[in-house]
Amino acid sequence: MEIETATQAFSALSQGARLATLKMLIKAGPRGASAGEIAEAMKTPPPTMSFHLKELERSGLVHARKEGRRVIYSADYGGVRELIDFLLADCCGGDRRLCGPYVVIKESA
Amino acid sequence: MEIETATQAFSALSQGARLATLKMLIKAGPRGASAGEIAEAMKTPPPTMSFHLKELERSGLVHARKEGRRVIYSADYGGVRELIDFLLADCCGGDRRLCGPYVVIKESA
DNA sequence: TTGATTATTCTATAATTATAGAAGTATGGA
DNA sequence: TCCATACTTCTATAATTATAGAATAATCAA
Repeated sequence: MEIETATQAFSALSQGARLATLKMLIKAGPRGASAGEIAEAMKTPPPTMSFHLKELERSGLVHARKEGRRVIYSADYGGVRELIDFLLADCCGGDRRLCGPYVVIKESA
Repeated sequence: MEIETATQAFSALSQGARLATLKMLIKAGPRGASAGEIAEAMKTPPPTMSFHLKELERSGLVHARKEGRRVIYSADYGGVRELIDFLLADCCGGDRRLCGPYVVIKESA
């Protein structure tokens, strides 16, 4: 993962509403939630939430799909995992003081 | 980890110079590096670097100690690990789609 | 003590990000 | 075709963050 991609993702998570949104969407699973549901859950006006959702999407952490007249957002598991991988591998370089409690099982290619 | 602590840490990592600094300090190990060495390595003027280092320290990702007239910064392994834990546990809730490739070995209490 | 070194704080300015009302764009139903 | 719904984009403003020179503080060495 490029360092610029990583900073962009961290930037997306540096805001309470966005971090809470990602958490909510991970809990929601692949079914996701509509922009309106999210805005209501976050007690945030639609235009503000739309801004935040776009930020999360731009960072590759969530995915948007259109269903009728609503836009359904769901967590982008690949993107989130890439970020975790970046922290554990690229950034921390597999340092045992950091990765010690985690065992990385390489998936068969 | 409080959500506010997490957003603060993500904010610290949302800036290229700071993310690169943390990476450098993790590589450097417990010996760390002085503010001047870091500023030079990052090709950043001392006041700007000082600002960034303070930000990293405030977020609990690095630690500062004074040695003579220089200030030595080193990675705060505990802080970094807490952030990784937050992503894997608090945020992702141990979701297998995210944590799948990692096995968390609980340390004996 | 004087001067050089190392780093931080002060300050001002530039740049970016957040907020949310108003306006605009689909979509679906009566 | 109209109207309501569901969002997004436009726009303006507020708030925060980044940058770096100038000034200041602390340490060491001659």
